[in-house]
Amino acid sequence: MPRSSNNPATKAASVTLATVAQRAGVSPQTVSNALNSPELLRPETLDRVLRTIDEVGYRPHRAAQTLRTRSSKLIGYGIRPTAPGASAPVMDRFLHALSQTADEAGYRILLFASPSGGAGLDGYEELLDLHSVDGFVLSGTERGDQRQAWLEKRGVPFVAFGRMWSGRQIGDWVDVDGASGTDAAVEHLVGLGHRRIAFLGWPRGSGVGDDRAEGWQRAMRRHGLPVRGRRAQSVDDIASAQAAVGPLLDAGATAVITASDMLALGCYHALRERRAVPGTDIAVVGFDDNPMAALLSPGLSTVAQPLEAVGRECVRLLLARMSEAGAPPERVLLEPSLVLRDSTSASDA
Amino acid sequence: MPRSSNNPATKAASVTLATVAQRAGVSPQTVSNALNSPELLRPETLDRVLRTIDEVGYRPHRAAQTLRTRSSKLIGYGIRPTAPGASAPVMDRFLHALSQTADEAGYRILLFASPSGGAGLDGYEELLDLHSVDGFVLSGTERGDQRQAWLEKRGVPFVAFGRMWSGRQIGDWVDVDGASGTDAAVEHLVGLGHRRIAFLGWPRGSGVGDDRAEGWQRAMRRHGLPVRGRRAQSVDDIASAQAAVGPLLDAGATAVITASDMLALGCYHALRERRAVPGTDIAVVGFDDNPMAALLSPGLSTVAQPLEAVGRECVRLLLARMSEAGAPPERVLLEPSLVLRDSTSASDA
DNA sequence: CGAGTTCATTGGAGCGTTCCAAAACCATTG
DNA sequence: CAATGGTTTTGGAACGCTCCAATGAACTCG
Repeated sequence: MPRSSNNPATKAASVTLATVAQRAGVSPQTVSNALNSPELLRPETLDRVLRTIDEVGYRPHRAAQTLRTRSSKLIGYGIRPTAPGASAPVMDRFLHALSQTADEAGYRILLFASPSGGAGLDGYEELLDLHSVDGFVLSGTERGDQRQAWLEKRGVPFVAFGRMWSGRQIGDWVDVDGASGTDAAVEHLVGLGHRRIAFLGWPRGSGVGDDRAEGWQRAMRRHGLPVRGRRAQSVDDIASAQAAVGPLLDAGATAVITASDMLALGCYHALRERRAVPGTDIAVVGFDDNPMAALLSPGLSTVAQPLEAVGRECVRLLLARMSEAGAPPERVLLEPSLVLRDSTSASDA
Repeated sequence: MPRSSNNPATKAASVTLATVAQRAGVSPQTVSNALNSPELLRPETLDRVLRTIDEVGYRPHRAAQTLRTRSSKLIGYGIRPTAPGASAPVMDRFLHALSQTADEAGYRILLFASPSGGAGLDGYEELLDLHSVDGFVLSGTERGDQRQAWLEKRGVPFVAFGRMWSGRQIGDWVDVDGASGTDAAVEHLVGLGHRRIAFLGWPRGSGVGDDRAEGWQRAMRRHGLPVRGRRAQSVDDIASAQAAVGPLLDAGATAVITASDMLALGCYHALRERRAVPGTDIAVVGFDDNPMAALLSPGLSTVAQPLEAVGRECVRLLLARMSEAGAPPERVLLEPSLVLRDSTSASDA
């Protein structure tokens, strides 16, 4: 039976429960039940009511529902100015995935502008009071992030994209296992015969960056490969990466794994500068699968985050938390995937 | 006088108008007036009520306001998967600016996932019915976009980031004058002494791409410079751009203006391939100011869109439209700015 | 000094929904 | 056939706010 009609027929000023009720010859309450507790109605009545709903194109008015039930079916998300190191394409895809999954579960994402600094808790409070959002999704968690503790204290459901990098673990989160990504990159390179595999990371101290370094290190150790002199760091900037990777190349590295595609691009430049070809002479692996990575030549092999899955899991955990506040926290660590392109292919030329 | 308190004092279960009214010794209606029509109150009363509001940390409940006033103070925005050609960083910054300006005007952005295809009008209808959004912001307008006509027909206020590229002009829009950007790029290059200035664009037919080409062409004509044989096209992909720019270089171009930073990156590769240095040997100008542009070496000169201003104007036009539905449509074309980096500096080495 | 006028404040209703408790219906049964 | 118990339906109130019309207070003027 068709539940959503395409010809909203008369669709006059406003179709309310009462409209439907009258037309179907039942009470407004019954119409409400037809939608919220269909098992209460006699099948025959249910059918008639649903048909009428369809005919007149009735849609429940969310504001009224919110007022009555104290639940807005809204999820708050504080959008921050793109932080250095956090790539816009990643956030963009995440937000789309999040919005999509939320939609499918009958929820919507309500944006608010959040200052870049960790602070800006006011925004969260305001959304809570004014719009009675049912929960929040955080992203870009940092060391010393105060948001989780603040939300927990108020008993507000939330889920973070990004684990807690410091202090006591609070609440649910979904994250991508960066260490596993760089580990896999090492594995792949070792399989190709590389032994002198270097890592170009961000300055120590950022949770995300250290995690990615960690995977490289453990995989190297596992294979009995030395890491000393094979690691360098740079801010997320091409020129600076280009400079930082120099010593690694001088030390004879045959492959470089980086903490971001930007850093990888810096390696490309350094290689070109030395008349070397990425992929053919030196293998390079980036991180994040920036759209640019596919477009480079040779294409940049990189570690891709499963952002659709992250979005999906965020919604799933949040819904679970909202339905059972006391449940033990759930933490999901998703596997990134290694996208292989020409920057890691042993040239056959 | 402090209007927003930081210590919400008792902030019990829920603070309503009635709570405040009782505590201030006035009627609920008076409290409402204090916020919505303060000029109706005696200054003395107003003061007392506002103070009480502050003390108890009262915040009006939006759902109740929405229900009563039929205005949600919500602006809908259909977020699409990043389209090819449209850069994620651009959309990201735009969305942030939009959200911020909306916040300041007391509005919020409500996201919904919209399919990439032009269709997906259902999403708009649903947001309208369910959440009674007050208006929409569109972005990524294309040739033959149906959204504007659809919204106009229903009398729903909207504003588009992106002009109408085909058909009758409908509604308000804000856009960036791409032609003016490439025109300015030509001007700058001519000032540096360049005469053989080429353009690498996208395949004809996309509104945005053709617009950017147009500016180059008209500036060239204005300076009496030939355009024949100085134009090539490529999809937004580095390798393909690299190939497409070849003939232009062969034909002796000393500078290349491109429709996007990706295409410019393709030029960089082509130049490296020929042992030429961007900036020193051949000038390159990109478009969009992708974060990557600043990080390249040499830094890529590029045309930057004033996204904060776009966001601000979108909100301004939308608010105007909402307050006066019948006003003549307003269309704002903003000037992009040329960001100069080393890819256009006559080398002094 | 009472009637008219303006200004400030209030009471009641209603927005569309769901909660709660009570009512109607229907078939069994003692 | 009245009483019982279960299923299905209903009426009224309430969520928090703002609209509207009406009241009360203060002030002006013949």
